[in-house]
Amino acid sequence: MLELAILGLLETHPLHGYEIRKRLRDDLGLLSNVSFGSLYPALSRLERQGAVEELETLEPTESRIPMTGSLSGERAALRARRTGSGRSRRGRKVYRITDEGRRQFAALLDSERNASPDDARSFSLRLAFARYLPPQARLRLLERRRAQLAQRLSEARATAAAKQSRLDVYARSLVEHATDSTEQDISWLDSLIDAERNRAVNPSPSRPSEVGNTGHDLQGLERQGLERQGLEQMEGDPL
Amino acid sequence: MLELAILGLLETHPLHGYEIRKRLRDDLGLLSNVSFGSLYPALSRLERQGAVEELETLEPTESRIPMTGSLSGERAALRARRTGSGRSRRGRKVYRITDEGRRQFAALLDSERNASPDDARSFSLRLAFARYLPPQARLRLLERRRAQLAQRLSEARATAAAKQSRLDVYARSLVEHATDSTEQDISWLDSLIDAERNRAVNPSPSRPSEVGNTGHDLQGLERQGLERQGLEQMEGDPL
DNA sequence: GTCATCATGTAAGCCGTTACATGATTGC
DNA sequence: GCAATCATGTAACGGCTTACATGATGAC
Repeated sequence: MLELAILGLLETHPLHGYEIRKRLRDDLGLLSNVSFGSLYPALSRLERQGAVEELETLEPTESRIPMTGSLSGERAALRARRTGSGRSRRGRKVYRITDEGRRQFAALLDSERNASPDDARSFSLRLAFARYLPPQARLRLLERRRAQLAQRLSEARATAAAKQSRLDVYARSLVEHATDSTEQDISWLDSLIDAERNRAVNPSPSRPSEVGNTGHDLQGLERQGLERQGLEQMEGDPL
Repeated sequence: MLELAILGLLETHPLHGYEIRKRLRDDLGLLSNVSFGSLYPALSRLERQGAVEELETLEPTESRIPMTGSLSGERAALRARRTGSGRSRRGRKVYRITDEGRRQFAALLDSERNASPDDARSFSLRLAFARYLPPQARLRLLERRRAQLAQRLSEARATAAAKQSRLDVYARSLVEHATDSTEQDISWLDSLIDAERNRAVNPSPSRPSEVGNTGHDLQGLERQGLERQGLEQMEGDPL
């Protein structure tokens, strides 16, 4: 779960732990507030497995170090790196995904294999990285989730009568709200499925205004991400 | 969490483990499919703590044993109990909440103390048992949840611009759907809060057609629950 | 006579948390 | 110089899952 999220974020561009947490929280709203107590060990694990590696910042491409939002913080990090020999002082450890990591990511993302507890979180995470799935797998992901919700809904309706008698106002309202939410989730999924089918028939040409477009290409997207990252830094950092 | 759910269900009437799981799944849709590997140990723990006790079925009030839905199963259980000395053969263990258990339940239910990770699940569970809360605490529960969601929403909106540029179609759709859902949750909460305030001003008289009514009284409600349980059994079981 | 369902339990392990410890840098 | 934020890590523990083991009963 966590590893999938980490690898997914690193697909786009190298990041350090603190930043990964931030992206998860602020951008995706997923796994909100993953604790460092699980994040850092996960990164070490991934490094040991050879799925990620520490980025060497000695190369002239220093401008690729991702922004943190705090400009001055950036400057400090760079200074620290320049001063010490490589990375002596306690500084950020920027990780980059490896080919092995990409392999693992693809395997984790493919819900075919690990069809395990395909709960809401798992689905959301996979959807967030759906651009890295081949179109058919993406469609299957959506349809499987739809089927799940639909089944849960019909089961809920089947036992509705029995429940009603046992539940008080509060529990009843809770159950009804849950049902409503599920219905909305389903129609949202329907719209996504629809869009996906249209895309299959009439694939959109790459428009540079849209990040990720239809994206069936890992390498290309990753590079695109890095370039965008570089640009942002140029814009924001007067250094 | 689990203990709160167990105690909450036992407040109404004695149950055995298998049935508790069923109620959680079918009635509330909460903690869906709690595994027995956590349910039974939790029951043992609660028994050791004196929060629940095994119900002796030797007394003439055998009719209070709750239904399982399978009528024949009921009969079998009764037979097993009658045959052996007390409960020799491997049969169901029906638990009843104790006074100590009620104390614990009240403490757990009051989110004032354990304001910990007041996530969606925790809130849903508490709301499901909201009838056991005094009116003010009930209102606070709803308002606190509302405030939480509202804050999350405003934070999401504050960083909306930055996100947009980083997210692709899928992640964007996910985030937007999450926002919509949160908005709906909030307006649902608003309606509950409204109803709650009206109830405070104009308390509804006890109508027997409604389970739990406004319920500020634990003992009374519990007894009501037992009576209802008895009735259901009369209706359904030809024995 | 065997399959599905009901029913209870144990053991191993995963995945995460909280709490703690450390330290750099920035802004006031 | 002090608080806030950035940044990384360790240790202990918690709660729940999976897999396994056992057995009764009813339906076909």
